[in-house]
This record gives sequence, structure tokens and C-alpha cells, in this order.
Amino acid sequence: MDQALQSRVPGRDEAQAPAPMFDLIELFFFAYRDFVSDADRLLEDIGFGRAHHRVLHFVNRQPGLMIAELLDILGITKQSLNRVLKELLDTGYVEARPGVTDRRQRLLFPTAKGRRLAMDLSDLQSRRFERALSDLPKDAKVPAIDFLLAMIDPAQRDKVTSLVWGKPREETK
Amino acid sequence: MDQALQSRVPGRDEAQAPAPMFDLIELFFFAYRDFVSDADRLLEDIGFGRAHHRVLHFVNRQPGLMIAELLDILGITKQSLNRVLKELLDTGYVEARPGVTDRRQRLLFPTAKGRRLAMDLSDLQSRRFERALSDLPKDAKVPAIDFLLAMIDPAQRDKVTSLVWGKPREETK
DNA sequence: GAAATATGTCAATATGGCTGACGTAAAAGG
DNA sequence: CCTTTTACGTCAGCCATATTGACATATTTC
Repeated sequence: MDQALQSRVPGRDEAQAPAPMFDLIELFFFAYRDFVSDADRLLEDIGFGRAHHRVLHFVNRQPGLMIAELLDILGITKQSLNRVLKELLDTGYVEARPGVTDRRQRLLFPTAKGRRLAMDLSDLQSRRFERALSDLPKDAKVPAIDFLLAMIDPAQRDKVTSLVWGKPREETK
Repeated sequence: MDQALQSRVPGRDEAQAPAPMFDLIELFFFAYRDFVSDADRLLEDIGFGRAHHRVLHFVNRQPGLMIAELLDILGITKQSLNRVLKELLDTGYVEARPGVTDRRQRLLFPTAKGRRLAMDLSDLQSRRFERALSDLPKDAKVPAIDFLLAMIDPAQRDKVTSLVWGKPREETK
């Protein structure tokens, strides 16, 4: 049996089973690990964690976000959000204003300080993408985006794309 | 000012700052979230978490792995590993055998049961990659691998590539 | 025989999640 | 107007995963 041409012989119980893609599985794991580690280092100086980062990020991206929308984006419970959000409010990175047409709502806005931190974090992460893309052929960004998008549950894809590229969020809805 | 052609006007303090790549940042976040969620669902029936998954995965991939090597791959402390590993040993998914040349070592092997679970999990995750790649042009796997690899810290890249593609691990070293 | 190595273990702590239950103010619908 | 629904907050307890620091033990190496 020529190992170079056929590196694997199917056993009896696995007639047609395609071999798992260990390469993609493992690379995705390690790539994501390094990706988040950049921000982690910056955050720990301030005493914040990843949870704070995510909240600040999306509030910065969609100023005027409602609590309910934020919960939906993050996919966590309000109890989980609350501790983290409270710290962001207390330390002046985020501020909440009651909705104009619906005063039950608390619309979240980044402060100047919050915008600065959010941008520093995004810049850090962007730099990793830039370094990565500079190692790759010219227009490697497009297939990267396509790949990541295709990895997302089809049912959620619309929500994500409109979050990423769409609707700049109208004033107070 | 034509919004369609020029959607953003640089302010005074940000003359040359490149805009952060929000698209890649957010897509990477959501894609990874969905990626791990597949395995999570299968694991929770057995009462295992992500930590168990990672340990089982790498033990299955490199049968005979030493504790120290595993710690290095996972990037966690031995105390963190221990509880999780103990559960995998107790429930018969992994077994430990003393090293032949060095009896201090505990070499980790997956049991038949462990191999089956590891494969089920890898198959699940592979199916997501397959679905994703099937949405994309023919050889989209290559740029995806290149992109993920480029995202990993250069200092760690050799370690990762040899883990992913290299050395099938010699018997007892 | 001493030192370095591979591993285990006890204890305390942080973080980021969860469920369940209950409270309150404002809006919406009859 | 009154009831119900909605948007949110809060208390309490629990779980999983990680951390640091200290100490113990067996084995190998020098």
C-alpha cells in the first residue's frame, strides 16, 4: 500500500465516513485563542474581562442599543449582563439614557472614555488581522470574510450581517 | 458631501489611523461561537464541558501524550487540568499508563469509548466546516487554512503546525 | 547523595455564566 | 380606566473553568 498516495485505509465500520478535518478544527481553536488574547492583555490592566469587552464593543458599535437587543446579540441572560454592565456604568465607560418615546428603555451609549477604549481594543485586534493578511496573497480578506460568514448558523446569518454592515441605528428608534 | 461615495470624514486627531476591521472582528466572534456550540450540545448530555472536550481531543490526536505536553498545548495550569482529567479517567474515556523509559510520566491514551466520543465530536465540527465550504467557491479550504494559520502568533506557529500535521508521535518517546 | 523533573494535591479566589423568583415602572389594549 | 404585557432590575444560590501559592512524592539525573 502506497502511503504517499493513500495514507488511510477505511476499516469495516466506517465505509464512507469522511475523515474529520482536524486541521481546520485545531487551527480555528488556536487562532481564536490568540485573537482574544490581544485584548485580554489590555483589559487586565483596567481590571476588566472579556465580558466587559464584548459589552463595550457592541455598545460602541451601536450607540443607543437597548438592553434587550444587547442581550440578544450576546446570547446571555440579563443577570449575567448586569454585573458587567454596572461596572461599565460605574467606571464611566458606558452611560444609559432613558428612551425618548419609551421611557422604560435604557439606551446605552459609550462615553468618550468608552469610545477610546473600544477603539484601542478594536485597533489591537485589527492589527492582528492586518499582520495575518499581509502574509497572504493580495485580496485574502474577501475569502476570509466569506469563510467566517459561512461558518455562522444560516438562521442567524441575517442578524449578523445586518449587525456588521447594516443599519447604523436610527436615533432612539 | 456625497454619502454614497465617501461615508466617513476623518477628524482632526485621526489623520492616518486605519479604520478598525469591525467586520472580521465580529464575524470571527460569531463564527467561533457557533463552531463550539455544536460540540457543547453533544457534551452536555454526558455532563462534560468544553474543558473535557479539549483534553479528550488532543489525547485522541496524540495517543501517549504526557501531562506536561498536554498542559503546554492547552495553555492551562495542572490544577485546572486535574479535575477534568480525573473525570475523564474515572468515566473511562481516557486511560493513563506509566512511561516505559521514565516511570514518572503518565502517558495518556484514549479508550475505545474515548475514541468514539472524540470522533463523534470531530465529525460534528467537521460537518459545519463542510457546510461552510460547500457554500463557497471550489477550493476555499486552502485560503481558510492559510488565514487561520496566519492569525496564530508567529512564535507559536511551528508548534501548532507540527501538532496539526506533523509527528504522529513515536511509541513512548 | 543531592538536585532536578514529572506529577499530584490542598486551599483560596476570580470570572462568567446559569436558574428561579420577585419587584417595578411604563406602555398598550381592552 | 383597568388589566396585561413589556422592559428592566435585583436577590440568592449554583456551576464550570480558570488562577496563584504552597507543599508532597516518586523517579531520574548529575
